[in-house]
Amino acid sequence: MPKKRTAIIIDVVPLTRIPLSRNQSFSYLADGKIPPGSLVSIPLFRRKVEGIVIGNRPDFERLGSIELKKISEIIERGFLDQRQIKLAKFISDYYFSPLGIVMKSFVPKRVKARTVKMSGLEKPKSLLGVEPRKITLTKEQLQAIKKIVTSHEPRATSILLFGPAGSGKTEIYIESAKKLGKNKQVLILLPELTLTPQAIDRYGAHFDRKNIAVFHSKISKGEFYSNWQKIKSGEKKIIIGTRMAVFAPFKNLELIVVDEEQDMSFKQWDMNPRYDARKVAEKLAELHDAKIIFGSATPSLESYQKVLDKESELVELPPLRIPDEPKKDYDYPEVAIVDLKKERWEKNRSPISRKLRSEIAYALKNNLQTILFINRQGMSRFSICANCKTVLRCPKCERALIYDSGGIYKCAHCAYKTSATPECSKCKGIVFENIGLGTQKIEKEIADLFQQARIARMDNQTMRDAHAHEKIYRDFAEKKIDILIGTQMLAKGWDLPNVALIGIIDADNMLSMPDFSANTKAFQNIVQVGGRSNRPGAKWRGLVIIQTFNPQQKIFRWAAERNLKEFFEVELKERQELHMPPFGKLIKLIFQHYDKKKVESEANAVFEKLSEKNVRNVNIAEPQDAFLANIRGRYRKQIVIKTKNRKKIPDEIGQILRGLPPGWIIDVDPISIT
DNA sequence: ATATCCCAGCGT
DNA sequence: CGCTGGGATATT
Repeated sequence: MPKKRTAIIIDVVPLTRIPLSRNQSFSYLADGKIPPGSLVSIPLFRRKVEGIVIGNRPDFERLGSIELKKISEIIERGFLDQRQIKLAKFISDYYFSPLGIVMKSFVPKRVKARTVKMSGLEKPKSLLGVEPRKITLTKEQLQAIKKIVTSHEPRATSILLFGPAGSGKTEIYIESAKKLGKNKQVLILLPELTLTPQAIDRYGAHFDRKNIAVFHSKISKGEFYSNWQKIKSGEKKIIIGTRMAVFAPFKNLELIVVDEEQDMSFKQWDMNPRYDARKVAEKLAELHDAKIIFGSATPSLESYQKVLDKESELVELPPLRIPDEPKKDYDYPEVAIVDLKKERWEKNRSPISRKLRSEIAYALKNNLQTILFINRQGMSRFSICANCKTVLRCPKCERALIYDSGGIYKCAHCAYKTSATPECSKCKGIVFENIGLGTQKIEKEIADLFQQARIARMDNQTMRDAHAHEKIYRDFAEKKIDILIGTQMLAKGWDLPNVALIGIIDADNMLSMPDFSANTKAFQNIVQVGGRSNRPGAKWRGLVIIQTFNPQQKIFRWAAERNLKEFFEVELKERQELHMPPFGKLIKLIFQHYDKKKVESEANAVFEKLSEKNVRNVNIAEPQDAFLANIRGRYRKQIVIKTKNRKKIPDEIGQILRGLPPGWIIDVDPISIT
C-alpha cells in the first residue's frame, strides 16, 4: 500500500548516551514541521526518551523501504535555540562527548508549573563587609572600561584583565555591564558556588535584584527552572553562576565575565561532558557576538599566551590607592621568605618558624587577623609503621591514610576509617609515625602556642555543611576569629578586610605534585593567598611569610614580587620545549574495570592501535596506572596523547577516539596527567 | 537507559 | 532440563 508522502522527516538527538562511532541523531516522522530546538518525546528501541529536534526534511528524500517511527509527543516547541544547538555540537566535537549527553546539560529538570518559592535574592540576607559603596573610578579603571566597551569589531573581543587583588576588577565588570545595551544580558562566571553570595551582594548594589539570576547546581529545582525561563525570556539581565551557567538559555548576551579566570574549577574533569567553561564561554561569546573578559590577579598560562598570540587584548590594572594618601609602599604586602633549614639548625622543630610566630603574636596584640595556608588537610600527609616503615594505606583504594584523632586513620578519598587500633599490613606493628603537615596539625600547634587566640579551620572536612563557608566568612569579617587556618579554598576571591599577616606554612609541598602544571599552580596559589592581605588604604602594611626548605627557588622570589612576566617567560619556554599546553594539546584516556587483566589488555590494545598509525607530531605515552589506580575496586589505566598542534587533532586519531569501546573516558585538555 | 538475548553455572 | 545472574548489545 503506497504511503502518502506528505509527512516530514524530523531529525532528533535523543537525550541519552549514543556511542560516538554512531550517528548522533535519528530520523522520525511527523505530520508537519517541528522547529529545531523543540523538546520532543520519541520511541527509541522499545523505550521512550526525550530528544531535541535538530532538523526537518521533506519525506520524499526517504528511500522507499525504510520504515520510520513517529514522534510520540511534542513537549515544547523551540525549547532550545539555534545557538544552543550550535554550542552543543561544538562541545560534543571538541570534547568527544556524545551529543545527547551534551544536550542534556542544556535541558533543566522540569517541574510542574506552580508558584516557585521565594529565592534568596528577593529577601536579601546581606553579608557583612559589603556596603553599597558608590564607585569613583580611577583613571586606569576608566581607561580599561573604555577599551572594553568601545571596541566594535565584528568578531567577539576577548580581553584579559590583569590586576592584583583589590585593584577594582569587579567595579570594571559592573561599569562595563552598565554601559552595554539596556536590554542585553551579562554572564558572570565564578569558579565556585561559595563565591556567589558575595557576588550577589556586590552586583545587587548596582542592579535591580529582580534582574539578577543565580545559576548553579545547588539551588532548588523549582528556582532553577524559574530562573531558566526568565533568562530565556530576557527578564533576567545579570546571570551569576558556576561553570554550568554556560548552558543557560541566553536571549541576547552582550558580555561574559570569567572571574578568577585561572581557576581550574572551570574544567569539569569528573564526568561527561568534560568541558572547560572558559573554552565554551569563548564559543558562546562568538555565537552571541558578545565580549568576553577574563579577569585574574594571576592569569592562566593559556590566557597569557593568547595575549602574546594577539588573540586577546591585555588590560592591566595597578592596585587601587586612596587618592590623598599615595603610600606606594603599601600597595603590595611585604613578602618574607623564611629558610626552614636554618630553623632546624637552630633547634626549632616546630612547623611554625620563629619569625612567623613572633608576627602572629604581633598581629594578635594589635587586634589584626592572620591567615595560615597549608596545602593539605588532616594531621599529616601520610603515616608509616614505626617498625618496618611501611606506609599505612587504605585497603580499598590503596591511597595513604591520614591520621584523624583517637588512633583512627581515615582515607581522604573514600569513606574508609580504621579502628582505634590499626595494624601494619606487613609486620602487624601497632605504632605509627605521622609524616608531613596538615591543617589539623597546624591548628593544634597554633592552639598550643597561642592559647588565648580564637582559631578556625577551613578545609574539606570542616566545610562539609552548606552554610559553613558563609559562617566562617561572617565570623572572620566580624573579627570573631583571630587566626584562620586552611587549604587553598581560602585563597579564593573573598574580600577579607582586616588581614595583616599571611603565613604559607609548607611552600615546598605546593611544588611536590609531579604534574606539568605544578609550578604554575604553586605560583598562582602563593600570589593568590598573598593577595588576601592586600587592602588599599590600610593603616598597616600587609606581610606574607613563605616558609620553605629551598629559599633559593626562583619561583618563590617571583611569586613574592608578583613577577608574572618573568615567571611566565621561563615557564612558557619550558612548556614550548616539551610541547605542553598551551603549545601542544593533551588528551587523557582512561579505562576502568573490576578485572585488572581486562584493563591491561584493553589499554594495550588501544595503545597499539593509536601507535601503529604513526601519526606525525603526535606522541602517545604507554599505558600507565592512573593517578587513582584503584577506585572502589575498579582498576584504572591511562594513555596520554600529546599533539604538537594545539588547534587540531589529526583525523586518524580523532577516528580512533570516536571508535573507542564503552568504558573509556576521554578527557580533552585535562587539568592533570598524573 | 533499558529491554532483551545469550550463556555459564548451578540445582533438581 | 529449567532457572538465575551477568554481560554484551542495539537503538530511526
